[in-house]
Amino acid sequence: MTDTTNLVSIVKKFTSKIMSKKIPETTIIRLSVYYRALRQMSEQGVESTSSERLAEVVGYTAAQIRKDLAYFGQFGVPGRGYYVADLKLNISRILGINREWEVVLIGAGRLGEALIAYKGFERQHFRIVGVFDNNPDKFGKVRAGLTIRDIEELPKVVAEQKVEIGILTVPADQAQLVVNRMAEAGLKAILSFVPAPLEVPEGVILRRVDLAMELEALSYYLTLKTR
Amino acid sequence: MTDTTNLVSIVKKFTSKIMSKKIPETTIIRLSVYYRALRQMSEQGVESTSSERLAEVVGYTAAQIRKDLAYFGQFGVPGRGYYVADLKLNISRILGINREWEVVLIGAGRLGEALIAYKGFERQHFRIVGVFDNNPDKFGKVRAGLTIRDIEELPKVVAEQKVEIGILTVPADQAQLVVNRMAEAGLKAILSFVPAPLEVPEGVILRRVDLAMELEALSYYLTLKTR
DNA sequence: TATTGTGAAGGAATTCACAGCC
DNA sequence: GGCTGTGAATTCCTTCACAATA
Repeated sequence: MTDTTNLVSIVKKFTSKIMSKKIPETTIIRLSVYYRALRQMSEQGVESTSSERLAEVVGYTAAQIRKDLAYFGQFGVPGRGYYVADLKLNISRILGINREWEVVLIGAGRLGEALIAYKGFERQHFRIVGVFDNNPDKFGKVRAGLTIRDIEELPKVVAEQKVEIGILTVPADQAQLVVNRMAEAGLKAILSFVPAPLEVPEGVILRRVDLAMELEALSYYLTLKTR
Repeated sequence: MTDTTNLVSIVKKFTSKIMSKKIPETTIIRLSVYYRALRQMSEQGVESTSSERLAEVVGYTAAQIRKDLAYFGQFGVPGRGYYVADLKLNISRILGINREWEVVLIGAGRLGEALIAYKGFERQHFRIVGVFDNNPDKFGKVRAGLTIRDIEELPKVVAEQKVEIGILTVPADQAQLVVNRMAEAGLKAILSFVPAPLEVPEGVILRRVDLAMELEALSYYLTLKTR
């Protein structure tokens, strides 16, 4: 389905699509969902599918799926649907997970340690290559094969290993300071588990996972029902 | 600012507002953010603020903030702004966090244990009152003051303690089964950390926190920049 | 025939801008 | 004078519906 005889024009088309239109963030999240569903199909030996069938699995509408994909190109065959392997590969390219990403983790507290040990780290697209803390008592300790190091060494490791992504699991009161250091060290993207708003310099991407906010949303909907 | 001399009409207005309009989910998430900012202001001794100043702190527009609040009532004073304590209280009522919620956690693996120990559990609005697993080797072990119990006991605990919220941290392959048991046990809301799509029966709310998806979003934006 | 890809329509959320109130 | 609350305008996102096509 991917016409390898004319790769240049496809890449051009692909790139220009991405460049021109503005793509909703929700589309990116859904692509992750499609990717998982496709991987599962692939493992079950399913070779092809349709937007309709995929929609059943993931819980969005078929039109939504086709629209999401249309932002990036044409990956299906009218009248036939999509080849699972092909679409999966294309989505992995769009998401940039057709490679391995090295990741550092800053903050070797409980949550940090849990994440280090968390094998479900999505099948090796992301690999933790360094763990840092500012507590000297922890330096040298080993967790899941990784030695906890002084955060002073962060810039060196980031530069040497060309790391771009950092996971932040420090206490809220130190978080902004650490974010600044992460940015200075050259990290380009931060996934924060800190329950506080943080500012990042231009050019650095920040995403937050906030437990409390998620629970509060549940609390809201539960309260709403009984109001 | 809350006119306690005429509480009934205020409550009526409040309720009817919520009932009539459809409120964006993003508004609820932002309310959580406002709440944190207001709590911080409150701790710093700030007594009043404006949508403009709040906007600077949280990173949304002032109009957005006013619109979000308008879904639920009138909490400010034209020309003066908002009283911090008052607005904070109102938002906590909207979110349903002007009380304590008992929570159970199912899946005493690494992530589960990290969450149990996670003190940042947002200042006691949510308290874990039970930990469950299906591995007999773990039964009776104590984590952060909580004894790990047989998941068979879940219905009993949920009923006795009137628990409505459950946190799910089991492996993906068992997750759907466990979700079903949670729903049967009477839980009304589930916060899942499982990296897989899950189905819940009517009337049960499910929210997902998916590490891999968050990292994939970062990967996408990083890839985009260099494409 | 079956299903994609996509303009056009419809619906939601955000931003604007200002009347009204403190 | 300053700031809220809110209709109107705008922008963004989703769904519809169908021409194009393997």
